[in-house]
Amino acid sequence: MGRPSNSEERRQQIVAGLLRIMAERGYERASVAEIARAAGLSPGLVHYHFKDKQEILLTLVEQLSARVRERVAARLARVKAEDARARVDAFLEAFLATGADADPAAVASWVTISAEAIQQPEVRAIYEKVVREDLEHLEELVGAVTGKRRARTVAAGLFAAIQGYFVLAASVPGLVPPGSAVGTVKRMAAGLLDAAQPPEEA
Amino acid sequence: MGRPSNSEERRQQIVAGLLRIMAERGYERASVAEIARAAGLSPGLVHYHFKDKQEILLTLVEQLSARVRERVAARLARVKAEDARARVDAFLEAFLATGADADPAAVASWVTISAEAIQQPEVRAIYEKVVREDLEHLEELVGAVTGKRRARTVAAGLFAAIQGYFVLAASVPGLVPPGSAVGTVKRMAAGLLDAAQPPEEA
Amino acid sequence: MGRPSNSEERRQQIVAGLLRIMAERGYERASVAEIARAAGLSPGLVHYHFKDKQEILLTLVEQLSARVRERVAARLARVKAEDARARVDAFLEAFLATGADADPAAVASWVTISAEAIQQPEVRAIYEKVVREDLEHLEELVGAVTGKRRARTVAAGLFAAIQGYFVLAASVPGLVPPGSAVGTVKRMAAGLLDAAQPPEEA
Amino acid sequence: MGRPSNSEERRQQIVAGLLRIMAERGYERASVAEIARAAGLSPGLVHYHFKDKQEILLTLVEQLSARVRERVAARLARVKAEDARARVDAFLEAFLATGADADPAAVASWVTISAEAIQQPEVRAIYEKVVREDLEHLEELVGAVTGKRRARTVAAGLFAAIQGYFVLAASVPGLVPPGSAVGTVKRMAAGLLDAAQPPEEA
DNA sequence: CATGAATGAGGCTTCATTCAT
DNA sequence: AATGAATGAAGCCTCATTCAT
Repeated sequence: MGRPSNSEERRQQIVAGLLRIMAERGYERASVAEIARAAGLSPGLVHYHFKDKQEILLTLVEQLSARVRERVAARLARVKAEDARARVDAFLEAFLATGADADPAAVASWVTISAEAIQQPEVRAIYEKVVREDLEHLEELVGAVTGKRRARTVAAGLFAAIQGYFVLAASVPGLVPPGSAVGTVKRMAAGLLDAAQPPEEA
Repeated sequence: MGRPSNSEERRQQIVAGLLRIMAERGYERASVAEIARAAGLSPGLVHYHFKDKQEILLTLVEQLSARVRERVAARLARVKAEDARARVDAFLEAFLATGADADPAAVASWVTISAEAIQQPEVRAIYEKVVREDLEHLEELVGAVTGKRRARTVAAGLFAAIQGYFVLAASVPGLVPPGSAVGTVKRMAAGLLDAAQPPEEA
Repeated sequence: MGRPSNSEERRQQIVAGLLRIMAERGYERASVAEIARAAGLSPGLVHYHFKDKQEILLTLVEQLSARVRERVAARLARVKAEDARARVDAFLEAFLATGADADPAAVASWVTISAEAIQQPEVRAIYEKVVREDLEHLEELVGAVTGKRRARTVAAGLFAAIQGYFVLAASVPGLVPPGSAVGTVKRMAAGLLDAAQPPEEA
Repeated sequence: MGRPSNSEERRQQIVAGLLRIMAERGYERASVAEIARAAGLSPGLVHYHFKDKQEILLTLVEQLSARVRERVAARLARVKAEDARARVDAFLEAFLATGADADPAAVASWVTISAEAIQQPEVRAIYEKVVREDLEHLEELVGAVTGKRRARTVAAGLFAAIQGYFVLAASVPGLVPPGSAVGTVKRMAAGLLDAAQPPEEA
């Protein structure tokens, strides 16, 4: 019997390496050699564990997505299942409370990934998948408050605000008053969900 | 004697070339040769009119910014100076009504630029400048409704929502219900500005 | 009848431009555009007055040579025709008294030209011509002291010392004690010419 | 595991390639592709082993310097430690006996390097270092004959003569009577060291 | 004579990927 | 699994030279 596979651990290291380098250099400028160095591995090993550079990126997208979902799940677990309104806020908090402020590298990478998704079909595919899933999750939570009516539109708006905060936080550090993102988005949610509903526009 | 300068015209063509190519390939993958071809010029000429590739990008940032400001100015011109509330909506419309839907290449480029701003200091500098100016403009308009209190925070939230819509529109076409962006952000503004103000959180 | 030709003046400016740029950048790195700028002219004009870049260089070689010959002639004119020994010293002074110390750009250019002569046949041709002529001149002056015997060898040695001082002065400023070159070479000449002659080696 | 490093061997090959090409084309015209071809390697590999083209040049400077020092050491080893006068001659022989005549490529490269030192600060730095060290060595040897008095000046003169012979030998083959360099410089040394000392000039 | 735009070749360098060990 | 050398294709940029005006 050979030695136990450490493939999963190596892949983990490499993905972490990409996260770090991509946050400061972007995807195209993150060379495989640099990623390997950041991971403490040799360049050749990267292609032993990944078909190509893009596969690392795709894996990173899924990991970042999984991470945020864990945070969402954790927050939802602390909220009563019947309190539909609080569940929406929990979702928003999961994305913004720790996200924008606490893990700049992840945010920077995420924004970079969003831009890559525009141009690389395979990145777009997976990016679209996780975004749609998250958005649908939020839509569900919103729908529990409003009924299906307008749930999609409201969810999209709140989701957009979240993504926008990511962009601004990553691109112009210091622009957004620290800690203000969660509160503001929650207030946006309040305006969209709790106020007397304005008539649907055409 | 000599020949009349056509530098400005050439620079225009080249910047337009970058816009086009960058929208489909991203900045790093937009080769100078391709940009030149898109502009109908020879590769060498690009560097006759621009110091380097980055200078084209910086010029593009300024142009895109100038374009949206014209739209803002145009919309504001149609609104009574005293109607502070309507002026906020005019600003939002200027960014979203034509922006996200009508000019996909510009939106895609803008999102790409946002990501580049994270990594390239010189891009960040100009990106930050134009973003700050636009945000301050919005803050002013918001302040005319709310007083200075919370104007910054509210403006940042609305601006984030706009940027987020850009990202989603560019990265996942079809995700955002067409035409819904303006209405939703205006409703966010309504929620933040017109409703009974919730107490400021810590 | 057209306007009077200013060709000669323009050529002069351009050659002076090359001298300046070449002293700080070397020949290959001295771009025609830069030369033109240093000359206060437009790039196109350079090729109107010179066939190509090399022709400027060849012209410069001749000019530098002409300049030093004027200095030689001037010094010789002040020395009695019969004083063969003094005439040798006058020659050495003409090369070193003002040369190494007073006109660093000319010295730097001359050293650069010596290196170019190794690789460019056409440069070598003219370089060789002027060097041979100068060397023969010195040989003649030396021969008037020693007789033909060993005149060539002695002249070559003194000439080498001069060239070597140029190299050292240009490449390592501060290495040669200022003002020491002339004196030392004259003392070398004294050693070779005035001392009891050692027997010729094989 | 892995493969044994052969970097040092490859670097050797590449430096040798530069030496060969530079001797016939000069530094700027020695393209990396040509250097690689001369070394029997692929172009990309050159930059795997060297940061850039200049680093190859800097390495070459050190190697040429090391080579001549070995020759100096070898000659000095054959001379009695007390015979200060003979030690000076040994130094001169080490530079000229085999140098100017036996290895034209090395001499041509050295002259080219001297010219590059004028223009490239990093080349100058290392060139200056090795030249100063060699000159100081000679100064020491000379000082053992004359006492400190004038050692610097005399050493500089002899060193200049050596460099000058290199230039003339490389730029105008056939100009210097073959084999005459060593003898002449040694006679210069004799003149400067053995003759009744002329009074120091100001 | 003069200008400055235009061309196109070529140079240095980077880099994803492959491969011998 | 792992190493690090090797390859070859681009990419950005520079530049001598030409040419329309």
